Amino acid sequence: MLRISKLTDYATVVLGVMAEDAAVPHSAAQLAESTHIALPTVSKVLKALQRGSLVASTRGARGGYQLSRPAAHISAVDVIDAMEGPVGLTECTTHPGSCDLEHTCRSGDAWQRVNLAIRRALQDVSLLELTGRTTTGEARAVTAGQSAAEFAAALRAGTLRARTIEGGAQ
Amino acid sequence: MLRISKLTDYATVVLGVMAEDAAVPHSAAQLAESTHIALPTVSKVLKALQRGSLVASTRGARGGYQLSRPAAHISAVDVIDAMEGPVGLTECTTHPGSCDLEHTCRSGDAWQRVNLAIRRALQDVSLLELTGRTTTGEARAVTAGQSAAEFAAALRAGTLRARTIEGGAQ
DNA sequence: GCTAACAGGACTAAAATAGTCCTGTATTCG
DNA sequence: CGAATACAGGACTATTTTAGTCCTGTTAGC
Repeated sequence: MLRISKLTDYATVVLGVMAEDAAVPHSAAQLAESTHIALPTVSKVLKALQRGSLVASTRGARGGYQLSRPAAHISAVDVIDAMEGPVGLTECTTHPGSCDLEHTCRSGDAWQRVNLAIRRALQDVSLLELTGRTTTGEARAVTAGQSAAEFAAALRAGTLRARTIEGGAQ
Repeated sequence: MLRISKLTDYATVVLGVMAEDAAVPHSAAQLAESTHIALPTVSKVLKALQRGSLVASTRGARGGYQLSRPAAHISAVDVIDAMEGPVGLTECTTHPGSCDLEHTCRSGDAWQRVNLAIRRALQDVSLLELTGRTTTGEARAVTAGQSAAEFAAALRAGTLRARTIEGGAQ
């Protein structure tokens, strides 16, 4: 259920490498090499990230890409938005009127709420946590106090109980 | 970002109609008519729901489909699991080893946690709320005390603030 | 035994995603 | 200045997923 695209996944990997030393610009070619993702693909990912203002680019020789802000301040939702656009859970959320079942269905409301809940969950996971360079504890300390505290707490409490996510079959 | 499939959306509509009078069996043809979804498609949806044990079927003349339990006890996550299978946010979650970046990436953990958080959000929305036959308040009363209370509270608090989900472009 | 209805799966078509490539522009450095 | 390095943007192709249809078989009622 609810997959993120492969490119989004690549994006987190690429961003992770950039985060390792955020001071210097990384060329697409370098990043391709260290991530083992094909250059054209890395290139595409970086362009999307730049459009989403997650990375800054400098052209010309010795140019490349850099994180536009510290990894701790980039959340999963930022990455997803940059890569996939702010598409909603249902078609109706993005294109009202496009659905000829609108009078029958009326689901919109609840889906919107679910959508919001999901965004919040994603907002509370920073790039730092996503790339696994720090423990959850460290990352938490870094981001502490800057967003949706109670929700985050609930999220994390759930985490500790750590039951498996997948059901099994398929 | 993170769309549910059209068929899943249909499923909620179909289930909604069935919930209206849960006592009698509804044939696929009837459901197709009242939902304005093509019969073969409704049929496909119903088969998936039956495999997921959300509806029970009876064959033969006067047969049809019925909810296998009260609408209040069917959650969004149940519907999604039935329709799309328990696919994870990333490929890695479902098919470990299929990713040749495994040594580089190490994102698995955080994505899993996010995945869990999303499941919980989805678990707290019942079919009743999804189909909009009741107000949120009513639905809440019906489902009260049966699942993840604090998380639900946070979710609902968020709802009331009702900011838009979509960013804008694309 | 005829008819209504589901079961299962094969198949086609359409759309979204992934991946590649080409042409252009900015920047550095010799 | 000119060559080399890099990004920018978009066109294009191929692959995979998703949606949708149809056919053949089975079960139940009249």
